[in-house]
Amino acid sequence: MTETRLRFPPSPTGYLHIGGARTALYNWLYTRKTGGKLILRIEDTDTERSTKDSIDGIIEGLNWLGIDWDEGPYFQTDFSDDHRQAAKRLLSEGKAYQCFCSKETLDKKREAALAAKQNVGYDGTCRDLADEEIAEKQNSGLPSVIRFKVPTRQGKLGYNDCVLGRIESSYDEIDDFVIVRSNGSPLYLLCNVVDDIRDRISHVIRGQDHMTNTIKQLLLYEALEAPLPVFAHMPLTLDTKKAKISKRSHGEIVAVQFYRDHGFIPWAFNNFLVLLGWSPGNDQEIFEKQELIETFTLERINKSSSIFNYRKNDPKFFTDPKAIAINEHYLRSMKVEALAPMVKAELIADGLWEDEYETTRQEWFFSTLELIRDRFHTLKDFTTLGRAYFSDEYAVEEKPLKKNVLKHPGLEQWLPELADKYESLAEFSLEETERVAREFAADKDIKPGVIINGMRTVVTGQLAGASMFDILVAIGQEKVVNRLRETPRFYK
RNA sequence: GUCCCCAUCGUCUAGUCAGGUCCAGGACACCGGCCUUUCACGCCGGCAACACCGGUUCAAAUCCGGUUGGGGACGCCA
Repeated sequence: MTETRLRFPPSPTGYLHIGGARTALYNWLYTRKTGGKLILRIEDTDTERSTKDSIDGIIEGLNWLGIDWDEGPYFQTDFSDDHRQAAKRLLSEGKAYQCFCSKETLDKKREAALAAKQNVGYDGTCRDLADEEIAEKQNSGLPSVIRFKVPTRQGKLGYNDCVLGRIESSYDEIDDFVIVRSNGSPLYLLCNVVDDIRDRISHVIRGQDHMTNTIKQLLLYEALEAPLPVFAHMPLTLDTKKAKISKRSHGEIVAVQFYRDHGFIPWAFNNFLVLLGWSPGNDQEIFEKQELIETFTLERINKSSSIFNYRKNDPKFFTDPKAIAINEHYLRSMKVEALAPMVKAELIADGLWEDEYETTRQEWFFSTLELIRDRFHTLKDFTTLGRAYFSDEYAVEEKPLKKNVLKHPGLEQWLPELADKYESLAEFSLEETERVAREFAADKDIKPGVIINGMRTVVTGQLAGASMFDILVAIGQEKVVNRLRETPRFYK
């Protein structure tokens, strides 16, 4: 079998969104599975809307996801000679023709047709112009586009889609489509095919919104006498109202960058994305990278579209709950050694990083991550909920302050007293800190819980957390003593 | 308006091609319990779906037809 060659061809008209990322991911997975090559091709022929920022954003997004490519990025506009030549060839072989219909006329016709609930589509006005007519119009300076001349044939045109099965369409239902603009620049349908032929693309994995394009492109392959790639049309991702997700109507929540900025683990996000329209056929949902590459198949891509379950203004979930759940899973179960660099980046960003965390205090750093990550959802939580472990500047939440501290006036004296006892402890261990705390509670004739929960709030600022004595040991004797001593500040 | 695609719990889905083992399995979410100094994690349990109608068949989530619903496309966008 010859090498598989796939491509991801985004148009740089906005950031990378989850639909595009998923398409990239599927192409990447299949490429890696088959040991082929992935080509990144920026389809920038829409010069009006293409921007440099967008190109950077897409590449940044792919990099973050860990989706790498073997060739490119190629820029479609760099190959316009190829596209023009192909158009010229089709024209000279009588497989395309010049069309002089003005955009205005066409727009009017389309509108009228739509309003009258008639069929919309090119009516073929210029399809059979005589040579003299063409020359005449051209000489009079009329602008023209080039249209592909859909062969007049009986029967159907079709192909076998890896996902959908046999897809067919009657020839007479296909309109003559424009392949070159009046300004001479070739259009997507043509460019895309010419590039795929030149890049020797063997598999085209793209969204189902391209299905009708595929039918037209089949004709182009035939006219250009090139072999057909394998096509696989993946289901679209819709929003909860079943509308196609787009950057325009959904904003940043569908941007890959949003997930990077909200503390997602890149692979966890890939793992979430792959499940939106594909399953291995059993109950497995969590996949290591290599495992997913091996398990992934085109045939198991779903036919029906899936919904990105993001509910605006949801108080509990800032995005699809399943995405968060998968992120949590990785956050809690991955090796700390692998998690540490990600947390490091967050700490650096917040100015909380200490180089010792990588050297003399690495053991402490790892065990602390291990201790606190169980309750976290994203990487961001390490610098917010877990801030007290890395800094003395941490917020004390209102609710636990009232419930665990202010409700017990005695703590204003007790906690500083306990601080003295902790300070004199020779061994600040789990056993010792617990023994002292319990004896202290018994001594004051109060429930240990009062002391413990009060301490938790004062020392970490949080209502909840890990086992109290683990926390004390993690934060360390000196800091614990200081923080407990400052308890009276809350009563002012 | 025309063409194309799709249809299982709220969401992601398994099961459909090779009909019976499915009064439909898993995950997330939700609810309850256990654990516990707190909150989580974890564990245990619960709620919850074959869009509808007809046909074929001893037997249909599964095959066929229709209906309805949803989506996509119909650009001198990609």
